[in-house]
Amino acid sequence: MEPEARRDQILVCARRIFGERPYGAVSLADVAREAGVARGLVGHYFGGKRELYLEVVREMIAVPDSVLDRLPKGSLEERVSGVVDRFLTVVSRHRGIWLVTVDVMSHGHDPDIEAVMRESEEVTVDQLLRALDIDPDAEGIESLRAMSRAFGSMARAATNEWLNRGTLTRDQTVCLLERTLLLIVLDLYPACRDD
Amino acid sequence: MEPEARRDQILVCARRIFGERPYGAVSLADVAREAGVARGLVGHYFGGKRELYLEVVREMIAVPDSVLDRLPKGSLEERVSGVVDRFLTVVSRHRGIWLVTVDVMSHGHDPDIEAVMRESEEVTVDQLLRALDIDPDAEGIESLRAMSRAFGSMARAATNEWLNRGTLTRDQTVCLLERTLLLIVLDLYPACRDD
DNA sequence: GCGCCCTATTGGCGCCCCGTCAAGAAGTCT
DNA sequence: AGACTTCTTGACGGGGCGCCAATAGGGCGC
Repeated sequence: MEPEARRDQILVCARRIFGERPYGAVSLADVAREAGVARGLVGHYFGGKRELYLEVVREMIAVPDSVLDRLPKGSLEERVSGVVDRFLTVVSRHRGIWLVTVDVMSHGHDPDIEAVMRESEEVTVDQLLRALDIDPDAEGIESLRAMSRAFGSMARAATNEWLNRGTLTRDQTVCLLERTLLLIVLDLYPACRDD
Repeated sequence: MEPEARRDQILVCARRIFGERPYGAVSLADVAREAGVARGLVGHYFGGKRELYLEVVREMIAVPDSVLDRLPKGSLEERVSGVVDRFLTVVSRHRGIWLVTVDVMSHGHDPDIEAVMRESEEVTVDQLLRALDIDPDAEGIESLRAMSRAFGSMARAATNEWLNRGTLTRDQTVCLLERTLLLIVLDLYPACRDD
């Protein structure tokens, strides 16, 4: 079998298993058995359990570009509404993935995990700013980016409340996210620029 | 040495070590050596590595009641302002602790960890509702609690931006949290009650 | 067609770590 | 003092990970 295909095959199995139980409860033997290969082969392709896990995480937290496709280009309010709606639709379609995303926050001070999360966070913020048509080099943009990251954290938590706990309806989630995002962009961000 | 003191001694060492590096990189031998006892004794007092960790987490995420003490009892705006300010003050004073709190989110689908986090989350929401003088049995309170949990997530992220990354000033953090909390309590919560 | 080489693949070795446990030390009560 | 309880220790067995030498298997030159 071609190396590429084998690598993918192992990765697919690893993603499923890491999604089912916590890191410590997963053994490379499990992944190898599932993929129908020897234990050592996993090490050959990925280097170790840790690296395999990083690869899985990297794949899971990647936000598909489809979140940005064909977004309405009207007023800021319409763009905010569009991006929130699109976000929730995409997430609910891949709900399994985002479950894990939240879990992944873990792993203590692990610098590698943190780096992967940071990187994905930056990409997400970039996408958000582009969707809202905000100049990424404007003055005080760092504050807006920081607030957007905090907003992202809230968006994940709210989505969790909606999809996994059923404590919010979709409409309530939409409303919470839209209003908060508007608050940040229209009120808080301009205030920051005046500092 | 008295059992109580010994237990505390081990717990103190465990807290320090678990705070320095991720769960997987901590061995009971480390903790035992640090505490000057045999490895088996840790198991005797706590049952196992996992239980020891849970105990550490439980202690770390406990929000001191002082967050609620002597809060202003004026208008809703004043109470919101008071609770946000108090929150940030307390957190900045114990910054080491909350660092870990964020990290701890991890550990995949671990049900025990999740239970501990959930419990602490509920306590925090209870404190918040009491501080804002909101009837905990009012209609639609579950939606408010859900939004408060999402807000809590944002509060942690924003505090992280302020204290650990320096991307927000304290004033900006205060502003973000106050306005968002007001939005939830004044606008979104009443809208939920009309469902 | 045959042998060669390079790469994928395997299974075992050594190490570390955890949970358990029986034995020893220390303190207390009668 | 003796016995009982509790604290404490060090060792045993099991399991998982990283490493590595040995094997297989397919493409390439001859």
